[in-house]
Amino acid sequence: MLVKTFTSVPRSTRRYPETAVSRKISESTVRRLSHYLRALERRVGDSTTISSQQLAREAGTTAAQVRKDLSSFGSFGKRGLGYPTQELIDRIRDIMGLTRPWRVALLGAGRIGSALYEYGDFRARGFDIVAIFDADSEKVGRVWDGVEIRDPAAIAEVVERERIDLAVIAVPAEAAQEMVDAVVRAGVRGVLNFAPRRIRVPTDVTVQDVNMVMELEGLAFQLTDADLDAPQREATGS
Amino acid sequence: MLVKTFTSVPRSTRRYPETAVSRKISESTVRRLSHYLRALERRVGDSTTISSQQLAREAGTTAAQVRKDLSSFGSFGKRGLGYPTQELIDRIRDIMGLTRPWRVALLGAGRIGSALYEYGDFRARGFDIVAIFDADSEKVGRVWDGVEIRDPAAIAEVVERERIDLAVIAVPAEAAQEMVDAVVRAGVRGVLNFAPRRIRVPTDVTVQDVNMVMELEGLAFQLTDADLDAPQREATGS
DNA sequence: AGGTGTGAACACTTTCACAGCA
DNA sequence: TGCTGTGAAAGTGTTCACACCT
Repeated sequence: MLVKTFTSVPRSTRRYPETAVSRKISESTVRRLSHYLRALERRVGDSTTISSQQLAREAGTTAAQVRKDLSSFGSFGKRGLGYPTQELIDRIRDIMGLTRPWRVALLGAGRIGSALYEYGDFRARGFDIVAIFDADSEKVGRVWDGVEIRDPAAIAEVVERERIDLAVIAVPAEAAQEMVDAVVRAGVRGVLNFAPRRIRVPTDVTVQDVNMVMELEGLAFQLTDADLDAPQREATGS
Repeated sequence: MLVKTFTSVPRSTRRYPETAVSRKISESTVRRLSHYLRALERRVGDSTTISSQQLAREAGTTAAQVRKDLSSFGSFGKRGLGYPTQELIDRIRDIMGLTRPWRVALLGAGRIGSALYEYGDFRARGFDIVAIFDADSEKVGRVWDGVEIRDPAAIAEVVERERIDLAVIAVPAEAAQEMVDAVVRAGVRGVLNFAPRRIRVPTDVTVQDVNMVMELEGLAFQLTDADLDAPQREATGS
């Protein structure tokens, strides 16, 4: 059992009272775990172990950081050798809850929605879009690759029947809050929000925002008045 | 003139030697500035001033945070009243470099690329996609809304001619590094990367990653073993 | 009152450096 | 020797609390 603590802006916090392994995994660690996982998967087979040094290079961080991150959920690296690759993969998948597929509902079958739906990587990584909703009656009833687009009025029923875990919000900003309210009422506790609006949810629901304009603005800021020097840097965000 | 300091993972850092107002603006502050800007724009006209309290509520943070953020670039709020709305908008736009349009090249005219291109919000917010590249010879030569899809071989020439500031990478992971190398060689110093790969760039180039699978994995992590309690929370990420 | 600006306290996160195991 | 695991130090970001203006 693990403690999951997210910090910064308005982020989540959890406490696990009395449990065997009680530790903290910060949000930044979780993001890095995703990177580690992808780096490890790319090199599985190449070698049976991997050192913090190598993993750091492939994931874009430092060796000390890798060790700290991995030690936060109990250590099993072998001194002098490194970490057993496959075991590490399994362990990370386990920690992150990626050992079972997640059932996802897509809200909004417009440009972003359809791009997301066609973007095969979700499925490949265990996130199955098994329901689609759109308020446009022109679209309702169409079938995308076996999944019928439904009217948002059916959210309660479909979310329950399809045992939806997560919702992806790809509707216009004005409709986002309303759609989130509906899926949350229906029991969804994780939301990936593409609408450029902060969304309010009860404390037991997690919202993850993806805001592409904000990322571009971050770049604009960086490049503005960017004179002279510029020390270490490699990749930002993600 | 402002100091721009980005921390955490591998992030950028800048120093401005001798300037009038020499301060630091952290990455988290910049992200919040984007939120403030949107919140302010939504309510311009409603009222000539806005308090840190109100702005915090609309942007999803705390009043103290808002005051700290705004004070980091010189203060001009009026005690007892709040901040002058329009002036604050102008000031933030100025700080972030949003007073002029940014010229963007899109690399990859596939699913994600086309969704991004059609996604009007970029243009509306001052990011104009004025060049498109794709390695698929089937696509090269087609014209999207006035912009011709070019072969990546033309990157050097087009980036210079079109005075491209930023590149959006929407190609498959394997091709990402190569495309980034090409635009960086051509002079681009800001990259928004949608490919699920860490990209290496020289220290004077900024990369911002958008990785949707990673966001979903963050949700999966949050929801796994999410028992019992769950204190304050509202929105995550972004 | 109402609300800003800000040092000081607090809370994290990252980096260092080194003991200790294979 | 090589590399992990981890306290301790350094560095950042957030929250508090209050002086001070209008």
